[in-house]
Amino acid sequence: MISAPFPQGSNAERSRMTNRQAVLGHIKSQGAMGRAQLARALGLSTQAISNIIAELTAEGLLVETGTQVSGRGLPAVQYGVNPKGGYALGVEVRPAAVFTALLDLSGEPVITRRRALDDPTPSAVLGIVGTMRDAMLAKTGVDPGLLMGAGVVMPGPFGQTGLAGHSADLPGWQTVAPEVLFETALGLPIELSNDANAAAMAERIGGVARAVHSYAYLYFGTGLGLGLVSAGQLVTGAFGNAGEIGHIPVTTKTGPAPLESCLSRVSVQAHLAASGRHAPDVAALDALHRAGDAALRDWIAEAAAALGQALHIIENLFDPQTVILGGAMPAALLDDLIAATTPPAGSVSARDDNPLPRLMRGASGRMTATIGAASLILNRAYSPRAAAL
Amino acid sequence: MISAPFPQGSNAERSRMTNRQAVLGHIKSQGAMGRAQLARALGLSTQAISNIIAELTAEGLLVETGTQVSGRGLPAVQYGVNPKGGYALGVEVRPAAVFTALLDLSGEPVITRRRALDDPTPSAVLGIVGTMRDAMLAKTGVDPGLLMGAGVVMPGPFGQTGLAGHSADLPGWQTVAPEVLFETALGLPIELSNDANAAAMAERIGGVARAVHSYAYLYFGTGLGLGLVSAGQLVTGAFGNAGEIGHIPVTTKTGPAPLESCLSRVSVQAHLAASGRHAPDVAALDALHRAGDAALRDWIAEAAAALGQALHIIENLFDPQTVILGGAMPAALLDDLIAATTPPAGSVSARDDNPLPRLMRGASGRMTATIGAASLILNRAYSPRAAAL
DNA sequence: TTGATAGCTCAAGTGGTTTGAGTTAATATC
DNA sequence: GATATTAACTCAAACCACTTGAGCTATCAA
Repeated sequence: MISAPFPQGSNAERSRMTNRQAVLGHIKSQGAMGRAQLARALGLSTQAISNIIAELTAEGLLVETGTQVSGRGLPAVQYGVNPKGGYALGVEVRPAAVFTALLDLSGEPVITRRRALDDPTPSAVLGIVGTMRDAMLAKTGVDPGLLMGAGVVMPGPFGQTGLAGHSADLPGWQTVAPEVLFETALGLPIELSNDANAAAMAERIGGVARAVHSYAYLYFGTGLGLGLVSAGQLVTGAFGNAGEIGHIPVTTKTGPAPLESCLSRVSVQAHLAASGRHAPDVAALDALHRAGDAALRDWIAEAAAALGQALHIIENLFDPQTVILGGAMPAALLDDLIAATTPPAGSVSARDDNPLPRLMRGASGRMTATIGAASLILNRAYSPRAAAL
Repeated sequence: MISAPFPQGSNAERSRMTNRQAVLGHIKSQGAMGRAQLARALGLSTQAISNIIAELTAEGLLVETGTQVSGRGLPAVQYGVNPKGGYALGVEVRPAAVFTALLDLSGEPVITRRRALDDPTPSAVLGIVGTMRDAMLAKTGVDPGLLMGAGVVMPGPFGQTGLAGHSADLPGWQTVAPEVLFETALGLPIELSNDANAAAMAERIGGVARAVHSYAYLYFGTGLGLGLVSAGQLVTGAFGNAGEIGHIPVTTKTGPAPLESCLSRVSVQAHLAASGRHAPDVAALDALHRAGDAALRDWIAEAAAALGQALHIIENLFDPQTVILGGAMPAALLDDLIAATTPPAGSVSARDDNPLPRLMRGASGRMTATIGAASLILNRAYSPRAAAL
C-alpha cells in the first residue's frame, strides 16, 4: 500500500488492461450504458469499446441490461456490471476475533462470518481464515475460481512509527510481512490496509461514495481513523500510515485533548461509565440511544464539538467533496452526531455550489472494515491507477 | 487544477506520450542513464526506449552525456535532460506587483523579473505579462517556440468558499476564468495554482524534493499555505483549494489561535512591531535576524511551538517522507526555525528508517512561488499522470 | 414514404511495442 | 595474450490493440 515512487511504461497489452478497468469503473459509478456513450466518456473509438465489451461479457464481468432509446438513431445496447462475475474476500483480523466477508462484483456482501480468536499468531490466523473462506464458498456455492483476491485489515500502523501500542496488539506479526503470509496461505492477490482506509473504499465501491471521487472518511473503530480518497484512489502516505487523526489535539471544555478522547467508541464508553452506564458493543449502544439516554445525549454534544474541529482541519487541508462518517457505531447515533454538528464557517468547504452535504453517514456496524477490505480488491478491477501501482 | 473525475482510455499514441514522460521524469529524478537501465526501470523493452530516446534527442529534450562502464559488457550510453531543450514561463500576480520567471527544462531559473502593478484588472495585467515575457525572451535569446507553457499563481482560494477576503484581493478577476484569459493572451498552455502548491512543485522540479515523491510543503506567503505532493502529483482537493492550513487552530501561551497568527510573515511583523521594530520585507528581516534581534528570537521560539503542532497534524494525516519549509522568508531564519522546532514524538513520522529529516528547508525568497508556477508546466513533461488529468 | 440521425459491425490500416537474431565493447578466464 | 562471457545496443519482422472508413440497422422527424 506504499505509493510507487516511479510509474511504469505502457504498451498495447497494458493499454487494454487500463481500458478494461476504465470501462468497468465508468459503468460501475455511472450505471449501465451503451458502447457509444462509453467511447465518448473515455476518449476511445466505439470499435475499441466493442472489442473490450466483447471480452468482458465473455468473461462474465459485464451483462447486457436492455436497450435505451434516446431520440433518433439506433437504440443503444446497455451493459452493466454482472454482480456474479467475480467475488472478493474481505478479512479483518482483530486481537480477539477474525471477521470475513464475501463480496460480489457489485460490492454487495454475499455472506459474512465471525470467528473468535484464541491464538492470534500468524499460523493459527491463517488456518482459520482458510477454513472460513472455504466455508463461505461452500455455503454460497460460489466458484473458487471467481475469487479475484483478498483484502486484509489488521491493526496498524504498519512498520515502526512513533505511535506506541498498536503493532503490539497482535503478537507474532511484527517480524513478518502479512501480505506474503496471506498470499501464500490463500493463493490469492492480497491488499493490506488499515481499517479506516478499507472502510473508505467500501463507500466508493458499494456505498454512498460510488459517484464521489474525492472524500474523507472518519472511521469509528477501536480509536478514530481517517481514510482519504483523492481522484478515486486512497492516499496512503509514503509509508502507508496516513490518516492517523486520532491523536491530533482539539480544544474541549477542559482544555486540549486528543480527538480520539472525545470522538471514538472508547470515549463513549468512558463517558457512559462515568454515569454508571455500560454499553460494551454496538447493539447495547443502539439500545441506549433509542432509549434517549441523557448521558449519551451529553456525549453526542461534546463529540459534535470535537467533530466540528476535526471537520475544520480535514476540509481546509483536503478540500474534499464530502466527509463520510462510519464504522462500528449505531447508524442512528451517527445520524444524531451529524445533526448535532455545526460545520465550521471558516472553511473552504463552506460553499453553496456543492450538491453534496459536508457530512454524510456511510456504512456502519461491525462489518464495515471487513467489507472494506474486500472492496480494496474490487477497486483494482474498477480503477486503472490502482492496478498500475 | 480540479482533479478529473474519470480517467481517459489509452491507445498507442497516448502510450507513447506517457512513455516519453516516464523516460524524461525518470532521468530527471534519477540522473543520466542508459537505455537498458531505463528499460528495466519502466518495464519496457530496450528497443522501445531506443525509439523514444531517438525521438527525444531529435527534439532536443535529451542529450548524450557520455558512456558508463560498469563491469562486463558494452558500456552504456548515458542520456540526460538537456536544459536548453525547453523553457517554461512562471507568472505570479499579486495585488501590487507582477513577478515573472523563465525556467529551463532542468528547472533552473534563467531570468526573473518584477514589475509594480498600478492597475490590477485583467486587461492591464495580461498586457504587462505579455511585455515581460517578450523582454525576458529577448534578453536571454531564448526561442519563443521553445516555451512549453505558462504557470500562473494568483491569490486564492478559487471559486466561492467560506474563507472571506482572499478572492477580493484582485478586483476584476472574480467573474472570469483566469486560465482562459492567460491562454488567449499568451497563446500558451496554462497551469493555474495557488502559491503554496506552486512552491511545492518547485522543490520537486528544481529543489530538494527532486527524488522525493510524497511530501508536504509549508509556504510562507502573505499567510501560510500548504502544498501536498503524493506520488509526485499535487493533491489539490475536489475544488482546488486543498492546503488551507493557515486557519486551523493551535494552542499558544494565550490560548487557541489560528496557526497563521503565530507562523507567517504577518505574525513576525506584528510581533516585531510590538517591540518597536520594523521589517517590511525579506531583506529587512534577514538583516534583523543576522543582528541577533531579541524580539525575532522570541518570535522564533513561539513560531517553533506552533510549527511543532502543525507538523503533528500534517505528519499524522499524510505520513509524508518529509515536510519542507519555504517561501518569502530569509533562508537563515527558516533554518533557525527548523532548528528550534522539536518534531512531535507522537507521530507516525517518528520512525528511524527514513533517510530524510522530518523538516527540511526548501527554496526561500521572493521568487519562490513564481519559479513554482513555471515548475507546474515542467512537471507535465516529467509526469505521465499530470498530463492525463 | 423518405430523409436524417445515432449505434453498431466488419475489414483494413496504423502506431508503438515486443521479439529474436546479430553486432560491439568491455571484463573474466585460461 | 587468446578466448569466453557478459551487457548494451541495433535491425527487421511479428504482434497487439486502437483507429478509420464503409456499410448496416433501428428509431424519429418531415
